[in-house]
Amino acid sequence: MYDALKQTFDRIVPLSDADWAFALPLFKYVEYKKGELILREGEVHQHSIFVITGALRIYNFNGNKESIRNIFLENSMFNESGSYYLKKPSLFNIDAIEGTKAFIMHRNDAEVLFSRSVQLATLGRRFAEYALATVVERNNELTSMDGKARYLKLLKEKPHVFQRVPQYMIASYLGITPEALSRIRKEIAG
Amino acid sequence: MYDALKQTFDRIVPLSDADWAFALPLFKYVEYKKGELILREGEVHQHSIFVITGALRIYNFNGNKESIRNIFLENSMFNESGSYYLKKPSLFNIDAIEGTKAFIMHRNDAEVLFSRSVQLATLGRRFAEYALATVVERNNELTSMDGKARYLKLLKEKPHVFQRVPQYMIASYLGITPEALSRIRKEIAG
DNA sequence: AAAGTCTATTGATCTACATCAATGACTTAA
DNA sequence: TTAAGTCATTGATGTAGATCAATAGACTTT
Repeated sequence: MYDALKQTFDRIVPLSDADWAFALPLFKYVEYKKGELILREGEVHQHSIFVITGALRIYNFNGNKESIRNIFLENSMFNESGSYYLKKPSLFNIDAIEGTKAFIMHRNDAEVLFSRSVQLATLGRRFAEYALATVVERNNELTSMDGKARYLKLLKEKPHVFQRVPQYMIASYLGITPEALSRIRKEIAG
Repeated sequence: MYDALKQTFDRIVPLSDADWAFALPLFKYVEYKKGELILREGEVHQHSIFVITGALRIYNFNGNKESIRNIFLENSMFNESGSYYLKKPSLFNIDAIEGTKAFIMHRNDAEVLFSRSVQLATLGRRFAEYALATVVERNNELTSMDGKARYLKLLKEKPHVFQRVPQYMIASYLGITPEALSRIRKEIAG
């Protein structure tokens, strides 16, 4: 049950058996139904989420339109950083695109965990560093590439997403409307 | 000489005298002339930079136009995250908007430092977490607010930047052209 | 003070993409 | 089998902001 979690973590920082024995009980196994709301805008996000199987998304509303900031499939770990780390009200909602199995860890437990050893502290640091690098890159894409280029990049780098997620959500993730994405696809196809 | 650095760090995680004694020699004092290039696109960024006084910017080119991603004034610590943490070629340039005094620390020294104690590891983690939260918020601004709203937010939250940085750089930071910013200002002024 | 270089402003035009509206294909419910 | 949703597509139109071009003030350099 913990295999995927262990593999993902060990790829970042190998942990001792003692550290693992300490860490595992701090995770709570949860299941989310398709469409289930996990975090509501305005709440403080208290848990990091590790997706075992399924798909979650984080999004907010521009006016009455959903704007999807990110999509997380299996073996990814995330939280609403601004809220989770700074204890501020969340700017985003999180819900389940598919039925999802996950481990979650409360922020307080994570702090205890990351204070236990240098290895564990480094694990926590690596997570934040990796997430930071990822967000900066995505930021750069959104500001320096047009819709078509962003679509092609996603198609190249994460083609599997297209099998799992409806097109209007992909459009939203790309920062364009479903109509615009449809036209981009038409243009490329022929 | 180390006062500003110590104060900034202690605000995040208080360190023991022993940890400070270990940390301080790892910083190197440097000065940058106005306009001096500190990191060139394509290089791997090897140092975190703590700005003592002055102003640095990180930017890249869209076509032949500079696009400023961030501006760092005194008492801020940063690096080109994607390059520094993942050892990839930098997508950005860094240079000095003003004559600048700074401490820099090589990535390898930072790794040694953050492996020395749980306190120091936590300091490293907090830096990444804080930077992450900041980048996500900025990302949200750039995608959910229009130019005028972004201008007003900057004016409200960092008015001092307007005393230090020319308007065309602020426009670039806001993700719009100098012409567009000029029109926004005219509209607001009445 | 003259000359050259930046910077901000203003006007005219252009464009990627949004918005609004209609249609057809698929899916689910009764 | 029909009815009611979803979802992707296509067309017509609107708009924030880009681009191009010109001007004028402010700073340097000599």
